[in-house]
Amino acid sequence: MDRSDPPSDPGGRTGSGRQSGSGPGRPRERYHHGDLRAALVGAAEEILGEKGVEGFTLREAARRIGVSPAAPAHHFGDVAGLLTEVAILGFEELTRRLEEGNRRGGADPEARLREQGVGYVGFALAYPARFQLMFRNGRLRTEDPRLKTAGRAAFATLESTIREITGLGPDRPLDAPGLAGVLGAWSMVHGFAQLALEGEFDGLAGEDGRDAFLRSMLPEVLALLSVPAGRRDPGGKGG
Amino acid sequence: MDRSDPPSDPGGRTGSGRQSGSGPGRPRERYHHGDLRAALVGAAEEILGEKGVEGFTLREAARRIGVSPAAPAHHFGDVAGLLTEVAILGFEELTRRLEEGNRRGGADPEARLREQGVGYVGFALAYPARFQLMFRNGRLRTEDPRLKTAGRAAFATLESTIREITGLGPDRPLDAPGLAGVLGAWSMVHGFAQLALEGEFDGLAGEDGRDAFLRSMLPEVLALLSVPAGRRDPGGKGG
DNA sequence: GACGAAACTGAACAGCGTCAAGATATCCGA
DNA sequence: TCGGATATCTTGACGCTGTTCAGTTTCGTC
Repeated sequence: MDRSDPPSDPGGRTGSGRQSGSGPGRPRERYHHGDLRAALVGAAEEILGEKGVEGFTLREAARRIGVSPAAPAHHFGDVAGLLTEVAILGFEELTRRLEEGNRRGGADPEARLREQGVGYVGFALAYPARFQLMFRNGRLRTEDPRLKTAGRAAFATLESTIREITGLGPDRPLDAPGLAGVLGAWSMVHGFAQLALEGEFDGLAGEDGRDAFLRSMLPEVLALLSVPAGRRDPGGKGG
Repeated sequence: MDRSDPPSDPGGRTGSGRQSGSGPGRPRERYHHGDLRAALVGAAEEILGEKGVEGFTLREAARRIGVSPAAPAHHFGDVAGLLTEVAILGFEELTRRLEEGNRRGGADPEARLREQGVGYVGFALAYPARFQLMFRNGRLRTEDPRLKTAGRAAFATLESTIREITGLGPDRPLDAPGLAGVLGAWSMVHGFAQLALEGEFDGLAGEDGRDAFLRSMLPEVLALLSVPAGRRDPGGKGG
């Protein structure tokens, strides 16, 4: 049902305008696609959404755009190159959601941290395969500088909030408690997202459906994380 | 360099004893392997250890034992069948480590929970690919009853400790706080393990090496998890 | 309008998982 | 001790995959 159009071209081919690709999925009309790079990324995201990370193939991405299986190599080198591009976009979206959570959290840094957690898991549930891809380094070019930058940006959003909570300034290097705070918060939300996406919580959900269960459970889980506050409140709890 | 022996058999073939396979890696000498099933599992674990989950192929497993690529099908059906077997053994080992941590923790249930976390991450670091395989349901037969049982056993170990901490009996159904406790603890250790294995913490490690960093960081991270204790100690901390 | 560069094709290759049919060993009853 | 039933493994093939390479088509620019 996907093979809608045979390669024959019934008089199309305008040849003047640059109305090249109007979204992935439509077979090609011209020899030069016009924006194959973007179209491939779109097709990849589409396939990931339908079939998951394991189900993605480079050839199918090319097929959906109506392009030869060798075409992607010119833009991405190999399959890892294309997937890395998708992962970069994913990290950018993730960072956006974290910052959004940061705003939602208001003045209290601990509330901001929790809302970042909601943003993190929200992203994972909204784009499951993309999220899993982002942390499946076996299929990515981990040395890609853009990927590194995008990943670090997400990390930095979390880190700055931890710095506020622990009373560490924005400049001093992360000390052990600060590091533990970042790693702990990250681990918790990441593990929650990962386990949820793999269906490990499925047996526990009630009648309201999986997503309702997860969204109701998440705040309770996040509440278990207690990053010790720095000495803004003299005489506060010490340990 | 693996094709050490051509199919010709220079007078071997004892024919009486059952000294079949002495570990994976040695090419086959007889038409019937003797214990192909176990040998395949061994080879699979070997390959997983060397090349990770993405690098595993069924044909290579067969090749290492000196058996045709179609042979595994008779014992496991398909590749997911073999990997499921490996995952089952992984869950059993994981459960063992959790119970071991439980013993290490002594009388205090919170200490037992922490030690289970150490066991969980310890298993992941000891068998990285096996651990990742166990939670990569795209490559497993998730409906396999033995896999389900093995997974539930690990979960149950964690759950019983949470029941103790929250003061819930061993029989009553998990209430919301208990559920949050299980999910939170699981999420945290799982996320930590997963992120560590994917190398996401690599930039943060000091000079002592990755493993030393992780093992020193883990207790600090686990300390951030505070599952509210049930009312065993009247007047105790409320939150 | 010609020409260099960029984009894309077509055919090929080795490797993959899996299937059907045939070969071989083991088991078990006569 | 033999012989057939049965479990085990092989052979050969299929369609799929990612990738390479030589060739074709188009674009951009003189």
